[in-house]
Amino acid sequence: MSRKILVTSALPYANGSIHLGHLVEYIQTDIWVRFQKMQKDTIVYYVCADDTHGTPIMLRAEKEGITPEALIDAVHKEHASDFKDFLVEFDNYYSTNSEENRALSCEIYQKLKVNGKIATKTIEQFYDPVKNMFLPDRFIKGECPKCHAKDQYGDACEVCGATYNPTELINAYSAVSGAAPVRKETEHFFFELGKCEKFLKDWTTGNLTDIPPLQPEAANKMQEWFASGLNDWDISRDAPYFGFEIPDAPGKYFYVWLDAPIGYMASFKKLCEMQGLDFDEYWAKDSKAELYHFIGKDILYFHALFWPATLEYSGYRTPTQIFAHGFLTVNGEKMSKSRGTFITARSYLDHIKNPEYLRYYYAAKLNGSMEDIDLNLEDFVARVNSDLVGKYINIASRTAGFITKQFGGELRWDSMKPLIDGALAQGLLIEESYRDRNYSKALRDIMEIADRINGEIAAKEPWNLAKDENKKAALHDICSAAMHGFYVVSILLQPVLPALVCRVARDLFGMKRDFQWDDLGVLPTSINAYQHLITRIDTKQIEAMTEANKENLQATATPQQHSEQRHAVHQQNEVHAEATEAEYISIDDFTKVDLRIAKIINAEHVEGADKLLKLTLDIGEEKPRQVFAGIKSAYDPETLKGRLTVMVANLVPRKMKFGMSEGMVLAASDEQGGPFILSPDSGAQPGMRVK
RNA sequence: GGUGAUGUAGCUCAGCUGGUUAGAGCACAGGAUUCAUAAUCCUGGGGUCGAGGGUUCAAGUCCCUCUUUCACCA
Repeated sequence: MSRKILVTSALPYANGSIHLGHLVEYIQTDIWVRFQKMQKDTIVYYVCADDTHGTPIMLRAEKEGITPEALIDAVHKEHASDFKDFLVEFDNYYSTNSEENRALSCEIYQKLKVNGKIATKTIEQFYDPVKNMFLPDRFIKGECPKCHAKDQYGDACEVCGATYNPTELINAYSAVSGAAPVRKETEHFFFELGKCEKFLKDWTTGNLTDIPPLQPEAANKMQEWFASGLNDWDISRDAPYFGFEIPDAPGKYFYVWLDAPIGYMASFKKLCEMQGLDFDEYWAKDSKAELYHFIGKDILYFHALFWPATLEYSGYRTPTQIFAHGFLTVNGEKMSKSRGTFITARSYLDHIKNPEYLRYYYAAKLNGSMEDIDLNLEDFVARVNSDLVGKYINIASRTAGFITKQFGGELRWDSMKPLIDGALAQGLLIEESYRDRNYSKALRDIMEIADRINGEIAAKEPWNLAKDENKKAALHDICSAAMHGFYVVSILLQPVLPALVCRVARDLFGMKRDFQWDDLGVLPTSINAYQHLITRIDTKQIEAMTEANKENLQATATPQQHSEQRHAVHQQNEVHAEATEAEYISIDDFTKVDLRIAKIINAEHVEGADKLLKLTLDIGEEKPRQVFAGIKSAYDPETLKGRLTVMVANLVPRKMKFGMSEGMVLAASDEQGGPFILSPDSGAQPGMRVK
């Protein structure tokens, strides 16, 4: 009986282009799927879809003067071609805005309701009286209640890092219309996650299954979430909303995150219709098929809590395993538009052309954990050129010529068994690494084989053997052995480099199909003439690519960008980190900092603190401020009393172990020494503004 | 601030349940070679394994404190 496997990648949001960060996941998944498809008696389907619903899509379509359907249709085409060109081979790439998804979402919701997992609550939300719509947190802006920075989002302040409810914003306004939002009551539906706690604890800890469904780090994370308590999950939104209307609840729509993962099922359902497969065999409660979800670590909460609970209480099977991966950094930092490292899939293809370089590099970095991986562009060039061109392809390039010219393309084997045994043993070792998604280990081991073959060639010196008619047999042997090595390495690399290896299989080894894993147990008997397969990356291509992406920024710098919300695959779409990267700040930024002359009216040691002094500062206010300053190492409290210095007066008060600190005293320091506090020139008075 | 992870040669990374002088690839230096759209082979230099304590006959590997970077939570 064969294994049946269904694999998914997270659904990219239909609001933006695919970039190199997204591709980590799709390439990781695709490699795994291709590896599984090479195994005999294994049936594998890989499905995905665009995640198409929600307020951001609705508003963006409106802004562009098109219907949401037209928008998501255009984005779907773009995404599909990006994936295709990166050799990410879905069995179906669908859309969450499909009839299959509507039907499944409604059905699942109704089952959850029957199972007593849906509650109705009246909540108060901000409402845009001009647009006549409720506003998600991200669409409300205003002044931060803590640090009074202007134009902050409704959920968190990017200046001081505070988080709060939108209701706490000062002078809040709608990012859609600019109108002052009003608070309005509305009825929402909630999925009562708290009622699923026991099941979820059992499930996440692996008590219900043979294989733990989560990676160890992910399981740890679960413990944190359980410890802090499971909140009910708000699954409805009010009209106008682009999504599915909830049955028997006119004007209420499913929150996009409810129907997004159901999109996995819907995409597969569509595939079933197209290929005559049995949907229930994969999704029914008693399914024997395996179900794997590849996701980014940012959406673990949805996939490890909401999703299994949704499935469990609507009568479906739960996932076999969830594979979370880390984020992508470029040159060790978050992707950045100003550095030109926020690179879209298309831009990569335009400049570097060959998607398999990136596939190889990602594979060389991926290890199956949730750690972030770094795309170091210099390393990328060095690694790809050296491994793929210098080691792997070079094997064929340096020996195939002898076989064709001197031996009519025929390979020759004295003893076949050791070669086959060796290949199968390598296969077993590397199989395990692929299975565990430890591609970096797989590639290390594969490249070791390539190194060994190159060493053997050097030792036998075929170019010298070729000069001596009496050594023809030896020449034939070493070149055949090298070609066999190339054959083995090619098979092992096929999941990572499908297009390149496809040409190797067909053009060089004359096969009528791609390799299967079992081909390791077979010896090729002849080859066709070697044709050049791959060229090196030129560093100039990389430079051109980063330059082009920098220019991109200028063109699109101003609007948009901010309407994004946390989403299915939103990983590192957080472009707002940009603000901190700018080399210059505006005068407005500076004036946000309220610096005041302060008179130190008291200074004392703090019991139990090794670095802090407690200062009492007069800045002309009724009550003096209490500030803890980390200057104990350099100052005796007694010498500070009566001195004038400078403090930040509008810093968020922070509760410290020893009490509230209501500001911050400025001091200079580096590795050489310090801290040294500042002193104003004579004449300055407590409370004067420093500007 | 809390929690979890992370910090190993210039770069990218391996180092399993603690055990001989800490490894690989790339880069670098020297040599060899010329079959290969400068590719290959050999040799070598280079690390106080983030810092400081501790446990142990023995710690990169365990414990504590601090610190870097990242994420999540509040």
